[in-house]
Amino acid sequence: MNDQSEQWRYHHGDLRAALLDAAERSVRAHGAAQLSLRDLAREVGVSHAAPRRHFADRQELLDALAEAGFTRLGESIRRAVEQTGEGFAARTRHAVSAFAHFATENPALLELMNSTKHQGAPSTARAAEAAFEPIVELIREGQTQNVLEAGEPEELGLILYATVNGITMLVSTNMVPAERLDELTDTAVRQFLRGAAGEAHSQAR
Amino acid sequence: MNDQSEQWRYHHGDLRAALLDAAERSVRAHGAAQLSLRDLAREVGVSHAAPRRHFADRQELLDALAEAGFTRLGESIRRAVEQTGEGFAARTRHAVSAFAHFATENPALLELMNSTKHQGAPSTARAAEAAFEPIVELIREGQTQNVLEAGEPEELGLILYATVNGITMLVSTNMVPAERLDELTDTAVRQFLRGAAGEAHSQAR
DNA sequence: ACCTGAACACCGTTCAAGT
DNA sequence: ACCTGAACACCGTTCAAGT
Repeated sequence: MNDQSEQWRYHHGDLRAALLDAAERSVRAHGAAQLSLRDLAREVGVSHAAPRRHFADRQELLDALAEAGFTRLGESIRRAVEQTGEGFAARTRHAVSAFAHFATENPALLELMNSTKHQGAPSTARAAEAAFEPIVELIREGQTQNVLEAGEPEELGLILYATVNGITMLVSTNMVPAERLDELTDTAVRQFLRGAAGEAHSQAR
Repeated sequence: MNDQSEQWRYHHGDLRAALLDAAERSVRAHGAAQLSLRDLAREVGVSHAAPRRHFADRQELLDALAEAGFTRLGESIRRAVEQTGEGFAARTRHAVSAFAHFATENPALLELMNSTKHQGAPSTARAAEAAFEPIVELIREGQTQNVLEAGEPEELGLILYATVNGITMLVSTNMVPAERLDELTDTAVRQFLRGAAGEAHSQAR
């Protein structure tokens, strides 16, 4: 009993966090499809029925994992925007780069986040919205500076988000080698800024 | 024995096709994660070990399904391009629309096609390449007409492909309502054509 | 060549019972 | 409140055996 104390302290009162931690490693290593609740329980040192107290079923755990993923993604994007002060184009490039590298460094997690299944999980949907927020704010900034055309900032934000997400998928599915990630996102951002340019800039050409 | 003859005729010598057919319906209805080989065997009227003759394991069947999906997607895009003769912008809009609607009408299939797992399946990768071909040809056409800037057509094609794929994912994950699909792809195409415009057009503005 | 039936080692989920 | 252990109804995969 004494030599198990470390394991006990780890999940005592925090089995939920311990399970999420083990689940994240499992998803990273083998993908969400291979994740086994019984495996996680074993790894954490608890009976196979214990997770039930914290997650009603397998999907609920996957939803929680996706939610955490969106939260981290949003933080990563927000950090990138805040730490860049050299003008709108550079801020956009850094935000996109943060997104793209987070996605390609966590391909299985992003597959889970992009999965159809967590449609019904409201907290996951909220986390996804929150991750998207810094991008909308960035677009708004570009519109204020008249670098981007006027209009609904959400629309432009969605297109930028979709483009970057799509590019990372090309890499994660091996349709494109990882070495081309930066080249593709740079071209995409450059064209986005041109295609959505405000009057002042598109006339200055 | 006689009243089973229809079922027999259906898969006799073509169990593979019968399984793929049932699998496609199952994926469409419940997603690839829920697909069960034993279920398919039951539905087709064969023992649970019979599929083994045609698919080494579950993943091989999913790979074949993804491959068929890419083939149909490519055909759909190619048809859209060929049936439109009213200039490059319209051809691009139609190709993108065909892609977007195929994707949102078959969300579970696209999730499978975008899955990390079929990385190792060469025939699936070839089918994905083939589906991408009509888009590259379209870009080449735009460059020839100097509507698009010169350069590697594959690069522009990948960005367009990624953007549309990403937009359909926003819809399939319910981040955006399906009613906004056309609005988003139209805006995306318009901005793509502006952002990747050749000299002749960008100066004419 | 193609399929069957039993067997193996797993699953997720449920639930009475323990502390 | 939180966890256990047995039980249930499934899986995918393997393999000897049948035709």
